[in-house]
Amino acid sequence: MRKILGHVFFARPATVVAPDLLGKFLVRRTPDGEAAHMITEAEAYEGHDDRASHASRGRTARNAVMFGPPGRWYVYFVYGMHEMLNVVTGADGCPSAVLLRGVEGIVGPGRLTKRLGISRTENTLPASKATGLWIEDRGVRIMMRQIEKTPRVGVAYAGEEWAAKPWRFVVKKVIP
DNA sequence: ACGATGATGAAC
DNA sequence: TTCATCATCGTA
Repeated sequence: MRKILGHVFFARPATVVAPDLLGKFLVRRTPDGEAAHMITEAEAYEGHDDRASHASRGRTARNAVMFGPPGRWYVYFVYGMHEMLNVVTGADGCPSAVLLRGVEGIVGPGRLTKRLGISRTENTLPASKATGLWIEDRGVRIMMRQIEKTPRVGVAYAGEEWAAKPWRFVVKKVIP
């Protein structure tokens, strides 16, 4: 079972898409070949009300893709050295996105993009096979009870209410 | 605990 | 045009 995720999957609220992305595979194709990585950690950033979201301060050159159709990549540069990979979610015009924070064997959003060779070059491109970066359902099912929900990382500036939202989703470690 | 390192956005 | 800040990471 191998299905490339498209518009229908991403055209839902970020808080719904984020946990649903756990167990899906981020697939990267480069001249060196193709590699699939199971997503293990994701964070939701909702529309303009979410003070932790880049979209909360309105549309700018950087976040413009968030205001467009779902299923496109939003890649931005932060702290002078890290590229962050997000996928745009929700209806066209409703700015929201999911930050991919980790895959199997790679923990941390900055490490993820570095290891897969992802940069702002991918910003605004659709998540599809044609762009060399897409997401597949390969039949792995993650139960709700396997998902840990925590507040998002590094968003204290957003204020108590928004910083506390349990919108970070992580696949729990399986105890052997 | 802290410095790296540069784009971003808001203030001036 | 300046300046504080930043959805982080590696080294200590």
